[in-house]
Amino acid sequence: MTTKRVTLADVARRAGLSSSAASMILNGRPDTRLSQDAHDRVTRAAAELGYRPNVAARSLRVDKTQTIGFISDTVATTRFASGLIKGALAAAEQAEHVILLAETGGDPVREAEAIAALLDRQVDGIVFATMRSREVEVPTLPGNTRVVLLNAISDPHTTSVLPDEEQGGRAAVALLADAGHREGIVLLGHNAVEERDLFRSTTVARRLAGIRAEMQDRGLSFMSEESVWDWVPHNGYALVEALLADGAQPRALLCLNDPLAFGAYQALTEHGLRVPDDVSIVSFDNDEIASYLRPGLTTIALPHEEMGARAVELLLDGTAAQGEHLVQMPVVVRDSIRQL
Amino acid sequence: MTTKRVTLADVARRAGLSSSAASMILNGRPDTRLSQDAHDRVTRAAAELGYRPNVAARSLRVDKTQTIGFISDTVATTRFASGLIKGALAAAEQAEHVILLAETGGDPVREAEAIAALLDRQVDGIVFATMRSREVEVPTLPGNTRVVLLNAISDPHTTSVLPDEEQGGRAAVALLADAGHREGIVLLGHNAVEERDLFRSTTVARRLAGIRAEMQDRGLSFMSEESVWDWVPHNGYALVEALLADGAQPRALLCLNDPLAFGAYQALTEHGLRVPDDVSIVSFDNDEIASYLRPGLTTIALPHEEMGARAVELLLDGTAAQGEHLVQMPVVVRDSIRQL
DNA sequence: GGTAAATGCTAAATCGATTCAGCACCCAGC
DNA sequence: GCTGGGTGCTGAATCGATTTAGCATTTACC
Repeated sequence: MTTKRVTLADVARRAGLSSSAASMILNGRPDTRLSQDAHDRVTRAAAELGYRPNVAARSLRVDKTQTIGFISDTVATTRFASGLIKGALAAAEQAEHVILLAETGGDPVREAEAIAALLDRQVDGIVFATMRSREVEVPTLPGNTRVVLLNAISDPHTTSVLPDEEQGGRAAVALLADAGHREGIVLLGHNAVEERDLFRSTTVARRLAGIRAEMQDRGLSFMSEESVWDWVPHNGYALVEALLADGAQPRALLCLNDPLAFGAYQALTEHGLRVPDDVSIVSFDNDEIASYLRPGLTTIALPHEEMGARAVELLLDGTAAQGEHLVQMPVVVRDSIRQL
Repeated sequence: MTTKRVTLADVARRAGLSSSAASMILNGRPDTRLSQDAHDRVTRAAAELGYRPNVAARSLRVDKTQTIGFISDTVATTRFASGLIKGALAAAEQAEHVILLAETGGDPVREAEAIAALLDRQVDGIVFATMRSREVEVPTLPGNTRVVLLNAISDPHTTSVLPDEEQGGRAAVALLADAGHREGIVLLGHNAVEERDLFRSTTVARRLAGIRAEMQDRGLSFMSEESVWDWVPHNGYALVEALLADGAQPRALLCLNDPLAFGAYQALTEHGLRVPDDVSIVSFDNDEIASYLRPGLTTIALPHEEMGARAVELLLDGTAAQGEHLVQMPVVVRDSIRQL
């Protein structure tokens, strides 16, 4: 029942050596002059006893815990959040690190508490993630604690990982344009004039910038831009519904995220319009629903897992460059765009 | 830059006392005879220096880390997984504990590695979660490491947290029956005869048991039972499509999960049938899509967050009973059932 | 006034590792 | 025979806390 954990001293005793020797051997110290025989005895003893070092004890000396803190404002609501975590976990596992997870709900008080709780446990570094990328203030951390921002930005001498939204925005437009769409393109989710001074988030701003840049480069312009704050299916439905009720005849919808696109499908279906035969749709995120829809929704994916993994890799790579690290947004082609 | 962490010794020095005294005072030891003055000085010194105990150092002595390991087969794919984690995080935060997260992909090798990695970090206990509840073998853990299974079962003397699937199954049937449905009820996802000997999972078995029990209690029977292994929208669509092509006229669909129901919506819509006017639908899980659908899907929710929280609470509550702890599955009423 | 008990505090051991300085032995060389 | 240098290993300090035993000093009581 109460199996005592095997300690280094146990291993040393069994090998008939001092724990100093055992420690050096098990850590593979290079310049030690311990005999081959000693090596064998210690290694065998460790294996036989199933020795595992006590990380807490070790970290007390060496100030490294092989543990990374992951602080997120949200864990559950979106697949984005869990994707980031999954990616981070994978990269951490690769590097034989483990992840301490904390959720803050975006509350600065809980953020501070989470940071404190993680530092109390001597994490080697902290990944600070936000779901809707925003500017964050990174509190000053003691000692050699490294920080990487994930989907967030701060001042230029922090390291951060972001989706390459501009490239993504351009890619979405390119998909429509390459398919031959030139007229009747509607942007769903944002109207440049109405929302001129509203702050959405860094990512959205860049996504839009990419979209507009590519439109311009190709000499295209939107038939209309429909604004709505909350990008949920209900609003996508309402927007398209209103558009169609007005007698508009859109040929392609550029939706700023998948739930909006979902709503658009619903409204189109009710009006007897078919995707993609009557209206093409392209969107962003690659949510689960994108594959659920009929026909499948072509969308520009948020590369959650790569981002999470990248953040951890940067954290562990002492030599990593500061500043922004952009991760490509892959184009996921399904069947919602018609080739003209 | 390299701000040294404040240690207990620093606090003691500033208070003009020994670190023994400081330790006892900060830990609120009851029977110590230290003066009020000493208390004040230590407390003040700690506050002024911003002292935070080093958890690793403490755990070395007291064998408690205020850290819980959470091992899951999957983190990212479902909202279920992240809900469990979110609930666990919340409960842990309440108790001033922190969560070490590990993902195994269901691979026994990675499971063993994850357990080892967590034990190396002296977690106080481990929550072992699976997404599709199954029977697991809990490896023998050393010492006083407690284990709680989440959405999984094992031998009877372990503690586990599960959704109350039988109650959920009954509730689904009750919703239809209470709305007046007696004829033309179709079960989507499982056929008792065809799949007699197939093992699905503990939860599914219980869900079905609850469904059948309630049907029987109310003197009802299914018009047909449609089997499919993988409960994704595509299959829900295909099943209902085939049903309708056969000329069947279902009045109510009992779908074993939300994605199946989603597929059913799609097939019904294509056949010009309306939910709930022509066909009522009830389902399970309360996925995100349940609220996205038009009309909203009435569904029996998987109580992820409560389950996650419960698991952590049980882990920390030394006196908790062994065996299964069932968490109610809430009925989420939307607009997919017609009152007859 | 002398002893016993209460009071207020500290020294030192301990947890499990890492790491540095250095001890004991052997052999070579003069 | 004595020095010097290599070999192979160990003792002890250390990290930052907790905890036990026990040392001074004061107070209580006869």
